[in-house]
This record gives sequence, C-alpha cells and structure tokens, in this order.
Amino acid sequence: MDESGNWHTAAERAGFVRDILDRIGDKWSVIVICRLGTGPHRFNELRRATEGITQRMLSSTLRALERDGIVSRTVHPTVPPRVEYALTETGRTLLDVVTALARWTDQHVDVIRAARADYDDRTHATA
Amino acid sequence: MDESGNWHTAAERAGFVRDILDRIGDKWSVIVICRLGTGPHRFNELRRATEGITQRMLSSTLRALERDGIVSRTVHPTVPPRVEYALTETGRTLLDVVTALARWTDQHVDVIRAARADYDDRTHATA
DNA sequence: CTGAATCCTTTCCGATACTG
DNA sequence: CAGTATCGGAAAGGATTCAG
Repeated sequence: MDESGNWHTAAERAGFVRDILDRIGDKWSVIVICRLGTGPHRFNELRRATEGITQRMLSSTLRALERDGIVSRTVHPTVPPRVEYALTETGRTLLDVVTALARWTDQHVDVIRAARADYDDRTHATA
Repeated sequence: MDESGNWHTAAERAGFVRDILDRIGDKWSVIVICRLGTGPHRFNELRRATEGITQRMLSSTLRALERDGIVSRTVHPTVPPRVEYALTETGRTLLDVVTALARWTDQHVDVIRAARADYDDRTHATA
C-alpha cells in the first residue's frame, strides 16, 4: 500500500487478507470476538454463551487470540480461580471490521441464497 | 439487525460473520476475488497469476463463487474454448469489504507481530 | 473454575491422471 | 484451453478424560 491508501497489486492485497483470515477464519474466533464485544467475560461464561463450543476449542481459540494481542487474559488469584477475557484496543478495532463483514452478509444474504438456488436449478436440472 | 443498522445480539452478528467466512474463509477464495478485482480473467490466466494453486482448487473455488453469485462465468463458443470469469456486482461489493479487511491487517500487522513475539517470550520463557 | 492431554473422525487440499 | 475423477496425506476440530 502507498501513502494514499491504495494497493500496488492484487497479490499484495490478497496477501494481507490471507494473513488475517489465517487468524480469524477458523470456526470459533469471530464468534468469541463478537461475544467479547459486549464486555469482559469469564471462561465458563463464554463457554455457556457460545453454543456448541467445546472446552478444548474455547481454550485454544482464546490462547491464539491472546497471543496475537487481540484478547487480554486477566487472572484474579482467588479460590476458585477467576479468569477474565476481554478485547484489547486492537481487538476492538478488529471487531469493527468484523462487524462490517457481518453487515455485508446481512445485506446480501438474500441475493446469495437466490443465486445459489438458481445455480442448483440450472446445473443438475433434472428436467 | 434493526432498521437503524444496529445488532440485536452478539450472537446475531457472529452468525452472519460465520456465514460469510464459510464462503471466503478457505484458502483460495479471497485470492481469486482480489485477482478478479483487476478485471475479467480466463481460467489459465488466473491459474498462472495465482501462485501455488492447482487446477483442482481453482476449478472448485470458481464454481463455489459462481454458485453464490459472486463470480460470473462466460463461455465463448470458439475453438479452442474460451471462458472468462469476472466479479459480479455483488462480487465487487464483496471486494470492498475484503479490501477493508486487508487494510486493517496492513495497519495492525506490526502490533500483532510484536504481541506474538512478546507472548512467545513470556510463555516458554526458558529462564 | 480453568484448563491441558489424548484419541479419533472429518474435512481440506495437493498430486496425479484423464477428457471434451 | 478448460476442466473432471480419484487417491492419500495433513490439519481442524469434536469427545472424553485428567489436573491444579
């Protein structure tokens, strides 16, 4: 990208997009990020709020996000242990672009569904 | 989402984001989309321009994008056959949000790299 | 409560060969 | 040129068990 914010090549842009998709393109990251967008949460809070996630996946997802500085992890040394996860400043800006993605989907989900039905008709058109 | 563009719940937003990530979260979709952002391309043109992609993956990626109305496929009935792929109107709007994603990454790649190095130091701190 | 470790299934995707 | 078909390795992720 140059100073004006324009991309030199399609490959350059594609490279950057792949970088971020490698982080949040997995099954659970964006779900956790959206959930933390409403404020800090404890481990089992997140677990209960995130339908279908296993302990293993929540744990590894959080650690990956923490490693990249998107989520912070705060341990309160009490008994029983209390651990709070929250979005960092970086994480909050990421939530913004994730929200933009959600908005696009919301606006196009109908067209896409229609295109898909149309395609399926045309292809294996049982005639 | 309501008429004002606000989300009712984190889960609603997360659901929409997962929908789109299920489409473009794979290894090649966004690369192909970025490439088609510079104009229509033929199959082997895309293949050569997209380093590392196999015929099989390019083919299946294009078909998936075509099915969802993101990419159009135009066959010119000549000999040899000539097939052109291009972004649809929907595809162009998607390229915009993909570009926003790339821009975010470009702006945060340094912080993320630093956070990662820092995390790796702190964790298996051999000390 | 907050995890880590192990096992096992499923999905993704690369390599290769073949076709109109 | 523009694909499809089949195979096999690698990786993601779910189920379950154990631990501080």
